[in-house]
Amino acid sequence: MANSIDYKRLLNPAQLEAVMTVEGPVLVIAGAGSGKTRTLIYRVARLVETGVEPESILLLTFTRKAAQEMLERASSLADPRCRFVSGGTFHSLANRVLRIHAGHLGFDNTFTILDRSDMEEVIRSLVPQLGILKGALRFPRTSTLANILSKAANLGRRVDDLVSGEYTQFIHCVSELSRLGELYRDYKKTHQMMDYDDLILNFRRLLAENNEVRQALSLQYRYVMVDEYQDTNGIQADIVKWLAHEHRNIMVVGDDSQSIYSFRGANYRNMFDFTATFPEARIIKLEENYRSTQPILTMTNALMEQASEKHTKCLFTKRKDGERPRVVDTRTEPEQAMFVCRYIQEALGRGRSLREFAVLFRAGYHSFELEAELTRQGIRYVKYGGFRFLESAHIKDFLAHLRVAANPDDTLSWIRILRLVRQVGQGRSQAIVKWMKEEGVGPEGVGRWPGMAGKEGGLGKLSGLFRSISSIKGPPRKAVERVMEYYLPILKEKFDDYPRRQKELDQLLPMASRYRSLRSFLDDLIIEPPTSPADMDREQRSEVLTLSTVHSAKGLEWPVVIIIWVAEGRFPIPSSYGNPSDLEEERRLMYVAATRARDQLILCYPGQETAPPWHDQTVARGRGNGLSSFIRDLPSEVVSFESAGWVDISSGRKRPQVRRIPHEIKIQSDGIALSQGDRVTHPAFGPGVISKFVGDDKVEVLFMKAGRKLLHLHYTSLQKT
DNA sequence: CATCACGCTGTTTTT
DNA sequence: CAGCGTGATG
Repeated sequence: MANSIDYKRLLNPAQLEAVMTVEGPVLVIAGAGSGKTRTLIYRVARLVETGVEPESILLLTFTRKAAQEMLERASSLADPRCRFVSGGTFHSLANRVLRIHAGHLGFDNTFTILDRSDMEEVIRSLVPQLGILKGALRFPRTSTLANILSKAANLGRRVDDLVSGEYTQFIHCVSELSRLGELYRDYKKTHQMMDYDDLILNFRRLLAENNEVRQALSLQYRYVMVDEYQDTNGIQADIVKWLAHEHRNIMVVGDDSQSIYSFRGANYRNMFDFTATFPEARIIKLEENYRSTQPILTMTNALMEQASEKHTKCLFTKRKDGERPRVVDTRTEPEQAMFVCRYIQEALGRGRSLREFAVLFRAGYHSFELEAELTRQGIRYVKYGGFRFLESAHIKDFLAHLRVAANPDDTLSWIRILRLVRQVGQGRSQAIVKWMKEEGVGPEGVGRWPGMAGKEGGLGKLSGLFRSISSIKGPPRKAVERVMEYYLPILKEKFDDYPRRQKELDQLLPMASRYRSLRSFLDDLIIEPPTSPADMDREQRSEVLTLSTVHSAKGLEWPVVIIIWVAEGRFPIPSSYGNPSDLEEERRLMYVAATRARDQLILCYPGQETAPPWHDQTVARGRGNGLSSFIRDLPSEVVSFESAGWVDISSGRKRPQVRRIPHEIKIQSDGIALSQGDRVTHPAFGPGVISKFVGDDKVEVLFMKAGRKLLHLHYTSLQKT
């Protein structure tokens, strides 16, 4: 077995150096496509080969999937023992450690983890205590509040400090925001709760304050590797420092030009601070790119040339030939969608396969228009990013039952499941929770609540559910089945599009089967979300186009990448939306997107899409078409500029005028009446049924084929069938 | 009290 | 598009 791997043949000199340097601190600056993953894989293999126990190697990555895939590849390429290497995210490691040692910090080991929506729920419940006057200046919405508190935590800054520096639009309510921060902190403490940020913060505290724990961990993990280091924040950098404190066997790998997570406190300067913490660190640069053609790299290099803060490297490749990236003005958004579809169809006609394409964009909703067109043309796609599987209402409802079973003190989940019972809403759910706490009634006893005595028993059924669950010990599978039986009727009542949601819930069952306890199942669901239905689709069905946010496309690559941009004009943009460091990050985002492409890169934007009247025009011109402003500044040797919106490239014919985005449509009555229950057809989404009316001119339609509900469709876009 | 329809408003990205 | 508040109705 020994020395069966010919590293010299498999790796270039820089990669080889990274792989062979197994002792001491190492900083690897790895440009996009420079074989970073490959290097990590072979380094794991090398460590195992030299006799290091796989269990004493720790690989920290950005997602669980990334770690799994790397270790999987290491096992099959090199040594099967690589499968036993410990891998995961900072959050999962923190959770594992805190579940054992939380006592040192004054927590129970049974603490509850709050995911993002739980966090928002707590905040929502606390805001009334701030006593904000109605009609006062606008107060941030809940999700913004969560963003602010979370960012303050991640940066280790005070809320007031952060708000006066970066959220100047809310400067008028600084004191309320600070107060909210305190209330939130206290609430979590009394209810034994930790949010994502607390996991990290408490982990750091544990390492810093408790020598025993730190030494035990250092002993357990003798070799530590951290991927995507440019996306770690200061707290995580401290954790890395502590983990390596005893043995200093630490390798961090990252690319300062790909730092796109500053919204959660990430700072690419961590990469350079690493050498301050570990002065003896060896620095290795991977600059040869094995992914893209030279014209693509020439563009990305030129893009980064514009950056105000210079980055560390310049990529090159041996793949000299290839097309210049194309920058295409598609004029309007609908035409952009058509352009993308036509481009793909033509390539398919030339023998390309759908899975060779990805369409990338800034935010989840940017692809709506394109999704409609893809559906209309029957092009299959899966979408990454944007919505989260676990955050959809039905999954949250379902899991809330399990969470109560695991921890009857989980008030948030209690309120959620109580409100699903008929005749129980905000008032009664609060009352029931209060009553249970005061009377010391357990979950099985909810049905005895006197407030609804005499009525036939929704609460009684809930009691029954918990009675049947409480007798179950061990694996969560049975409990999941019981909850399914209980929840299914509620699901059908609550959601018109229940078949789709039921299908998603059904996927929880096989997942649950893999766990030994309900607690670990729930923890994993929150901290390391399982592959979403979209991921599964992607893996199972090969012939499918990928749509993805740039953030979710990290680390992936495709032969052809199409980047689309839409006018941001649908939303008013506050004055804060344009600070220089945001712009710098937008450029890096563009860089990440562009470097996903192997052979071809197409950037399109709707050049004539203008902002609606209420929109700040200056912002709109500079940023309205988003990343395109960086691209427009590139020299034409580097990119080819084209216009492709209104001329049909294949035939040269003029296209008919295309409808613009909804706020500009003139409504014309066509004399056909639509009513609830009518069968209709939409050009993009196919046949459906009108489920209700929303306003004078819009209806909510349930589309059978697409298996999803679309709200607020303009009735003129529907045809009665 | 619960539920529903309506109108207003709005940065985004994720562990 | 969705979350939130509001006011009417059951």
